[in-house]
Amino acid sequence: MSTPKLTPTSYLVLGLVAQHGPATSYDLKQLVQSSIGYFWPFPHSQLYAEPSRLVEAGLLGEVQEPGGRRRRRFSITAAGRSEIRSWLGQPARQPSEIRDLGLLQLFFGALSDSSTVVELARAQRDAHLERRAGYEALKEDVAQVADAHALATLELGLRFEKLAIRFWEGIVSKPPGTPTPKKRRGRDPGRLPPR
Amino acid sequence: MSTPKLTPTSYLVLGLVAQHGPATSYDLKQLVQSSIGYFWPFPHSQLYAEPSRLVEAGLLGEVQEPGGRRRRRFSITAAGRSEIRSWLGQPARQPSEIRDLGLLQLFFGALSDSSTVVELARAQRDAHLERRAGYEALKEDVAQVADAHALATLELGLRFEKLAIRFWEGIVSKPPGTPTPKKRRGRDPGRLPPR
DNA sequence: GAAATGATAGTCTGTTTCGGACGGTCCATT
DNA sequence: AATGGACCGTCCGAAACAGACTATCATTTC
Repeated sequence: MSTPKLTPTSYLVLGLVAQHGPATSYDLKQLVQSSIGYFWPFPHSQLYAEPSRLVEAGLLGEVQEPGGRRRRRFSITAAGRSEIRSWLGQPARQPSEIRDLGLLQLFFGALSDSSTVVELARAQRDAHLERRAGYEALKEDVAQVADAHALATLELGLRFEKLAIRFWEGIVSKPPGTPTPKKRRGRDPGRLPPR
Repeated sequence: MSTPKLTPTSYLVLGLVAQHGPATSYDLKQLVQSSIGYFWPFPHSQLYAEPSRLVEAGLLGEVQEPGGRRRRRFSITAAGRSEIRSWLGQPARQPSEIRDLGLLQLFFGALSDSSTVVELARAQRDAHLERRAGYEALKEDVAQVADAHALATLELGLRFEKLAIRFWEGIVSKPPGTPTPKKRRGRDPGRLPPR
């Protein structure tokens, strides 16, 4: 029962089982894939490994079916429910992480030329457009079914995509390093941008 | 010279060395901490381990000082420069990841009561307010020094923080599960919200 | 009703990542 | 030259990770 520090994955599993009711690892995998997994990917191998640890810790119960696939179905225990509620009562301190390869590429934009950066920006913009469309479809689909909190997280995702689209669009139209077009009254006598 | 698949960390190191000039792992650590590391934390142990691999692959050169701390100073090779430029020319496909514990907690909001969710939202809002302030200070500080691309990434971070602040503020004022106050023309004769 | 097929479900393993403990080195002060 | 604190680097156990692999089940085909 001495709980050996729980990870985000632990709380994910605990929470899903608490919320959804008894579930197999495969169920968890499905649940994750269609919700939080959009922002924060949890590899399925973890969703098979983690419940074992939680059973060990007394936070989940386990019933294995005797034949066939020998599925293990996990359910929350009183200790488990108490653990997750306690966690929910202590707002996380860690700052958000945004892991975005495109952003990393932009960061090094000075190493390539401005046309490459524009190409990157277009590609990113398009990718985020697609993603936004996906989220919007999802939102329509599940608006009736999913619970309000899941919808709220989706809403953040959606807003992020919109932000990203605007951001990259901005890069397309004015790549970093381009001189800021100050509002000017007079005429600029044909000075070309450097580089 | 057969390049064994490079990771984001590889490109980070490659890019930093290419951009900044010859650098020790400690330098890299500092550079990361004051820029991209705000969104995407790279543990310092990686910044010591990764350059060795890149030297192995012929993408970095290495000069170790003989005495004292025996610092190893890494510099980009022609192959390294070519590698990173080629990477920059191929816009990343992977979608952004947003890893946010607060968001995970919100996702499970249904497991606690609405006052706990509001508490969470306030805490998150405040955390993001702090972060925004930090970014804004940073922006002022380095606007002259840093290159335009680094500034652009900072700008995205800043916009994200603003988004997050608005989002969590919204949760505070209307926690998920609260009935939507539809815009209505007529007068509602004193019906109280359910719950 | 056996075989083939494809979707479903779970296990396993070799790497890599991660966080942080630990131990040196250097510098300023006394 | 001793002390203390900042600077710098290595190391290690634990966890995360990707993905190959195996097994089960449902459906179609002959």
